[in-house]
Amino acid sequence: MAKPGWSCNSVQMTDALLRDAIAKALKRAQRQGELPAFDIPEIPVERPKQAEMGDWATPVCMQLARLARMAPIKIAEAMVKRLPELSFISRVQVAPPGFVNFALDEGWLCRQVETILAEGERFGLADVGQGQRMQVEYVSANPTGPLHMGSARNAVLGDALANVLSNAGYRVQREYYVNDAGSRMRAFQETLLARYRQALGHEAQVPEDGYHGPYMVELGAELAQRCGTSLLEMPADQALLEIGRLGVAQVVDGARSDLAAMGIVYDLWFSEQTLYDQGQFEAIMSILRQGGHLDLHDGAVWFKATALGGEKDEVVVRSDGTPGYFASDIAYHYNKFSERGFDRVIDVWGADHQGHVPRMRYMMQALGLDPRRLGIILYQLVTLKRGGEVVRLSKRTGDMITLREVLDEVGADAMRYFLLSRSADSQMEFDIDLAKEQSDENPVYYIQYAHARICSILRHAGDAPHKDGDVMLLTHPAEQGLIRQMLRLPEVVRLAAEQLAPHHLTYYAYDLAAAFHAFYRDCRVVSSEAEEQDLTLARLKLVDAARLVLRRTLRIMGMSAPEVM
RNA sequence: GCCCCAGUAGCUCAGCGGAUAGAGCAGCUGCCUUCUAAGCAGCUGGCCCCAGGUUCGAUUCCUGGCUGGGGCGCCA
Repeated sequence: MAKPGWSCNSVQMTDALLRDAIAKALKRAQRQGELPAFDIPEIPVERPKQAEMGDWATPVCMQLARLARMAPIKIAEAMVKRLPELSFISRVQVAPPGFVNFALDEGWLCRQVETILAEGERFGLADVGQGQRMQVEYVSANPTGPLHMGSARNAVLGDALANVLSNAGYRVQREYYVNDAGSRMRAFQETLLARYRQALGHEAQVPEDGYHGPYMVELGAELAQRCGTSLLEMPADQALLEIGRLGVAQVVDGARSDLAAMGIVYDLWFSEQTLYDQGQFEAIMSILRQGGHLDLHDGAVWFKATALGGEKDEVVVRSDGTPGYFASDIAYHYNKFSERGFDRVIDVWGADHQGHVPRMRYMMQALGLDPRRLGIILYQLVTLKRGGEVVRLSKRTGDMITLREVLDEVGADAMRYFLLSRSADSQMEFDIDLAKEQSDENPVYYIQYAHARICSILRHAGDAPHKDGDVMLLTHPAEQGLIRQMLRLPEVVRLAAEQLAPHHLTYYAYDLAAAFHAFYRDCRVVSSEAEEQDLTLARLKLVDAARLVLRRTLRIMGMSAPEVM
């Protein structure tokens, strides 16, 4: 049984109840000999394209035609005759070539306004996760400089997904993996030490594979100011570690504040270095060694992925004795699953990491973990444009656009909506100039404007006692259309959670706003006519519920719900 | 060469094997004396990349092409 906090409301169960009813009706028809014997399949229920067709439809009779050796229409008629009474359905129709269409009952729809208000902030919860513990790890950019725009899509996807999952019945932890170990870190330390020395007037050379952007010059100067010459007096190795520690702390603080400006706050910032400091890397190596998954040749330690079906083996420890990126990730994921006990883990990576996916799956297998517990969202890279020209993104040459820079220009809400509104599988173009210029025409304002309009109506109505409103008066097509859209939220949350695809929310939010704007056009809410006072109260109640649903939707996307625009 | 993702309206993109394929932007036409015109209504715009296959039914699934992006490091 689901926990009370995640219990299904009546709203989202209509399709499930419908499936049951259809299966029951088919069985009855079989028992009474009107349909031949066959196994009842999973009943598909979908939303018809045309509004006149109703709210739900099933094409199941077409699928059954072959099994039953009957015309789909005949099957449909036999099924419909035996359909149990359903309180939320008022009309059932058979349509060629064999669809059965269902329309929701008007009165039932009206009553859902009460249901939504009663559920309050819990409206929209779906029960996919059943309380499972899930971790979402996202962004996790190397702490070698400010976050650039390449990480923005990662941030938006990961954060919205975490929101979706926690609304879908998972207990979610948000985590940022700080890559403060490894060869890139070494290059960072060397670059920073050189810039620090230069700031103090000493000769120093930034290494070839170091970070050549102006950011490191600033950071070096800042640390020179803060630490004086103290680091010059240390042995080189010690100075590198020390300046690296200070530099990473600074960079991580920057990332934390940039992400916070987008409304993203993590539960944990996990340091890669701790995997080595606390012996977890050693432990995992011995587990793999005992499992016979390691091999030693060419001076390096290899993970035998080919033994598990992989195309090639993978280096874990390089011939110079230093562990690679994969080594850390093995220890890190072992830590996630076995030590911290997450039921499922989602990693959000750019498509340039796709080669890393298969070896992570083999690693799970080697550790005796079900690979399905690790979900990897690979998103296609964003092409950044400015003034119609493609902007190159490279942290090492320093030719880059920071996340903060774009965030300050377009705002957190527009940034989130833009980057969220496409499926992770699709490449997308982000034209900075366009995002700025178009900001007034941006769909994000269309959606937020609906919320602001609602708030304006409620302000205008003052303290009218709309708690007493009679929802059964909400029979206008625009009212019913708005209620229908409001009821979709739990369904959309469930879909987004199952597919790990938060972009569905952006389309839903737009549809919901459109339904409200249409209602606003057709239905005057606050009336001064005495005989319309009851309708006014009923509509205020509807509007109040619409505000709740719109606010919930915006919040799940990580966007604000302004009361005034 | 092999692997991953995409190809749908002028542009950017939705579309859970089903009915007459959608939205935003761009273009054109109307609508503000009462709750916000950042809104509403309408028009224009499509060999769903191509060729086969599976299916009662394919934009959706499979195979093979073509085009674009990404990967195939003892980088991450």
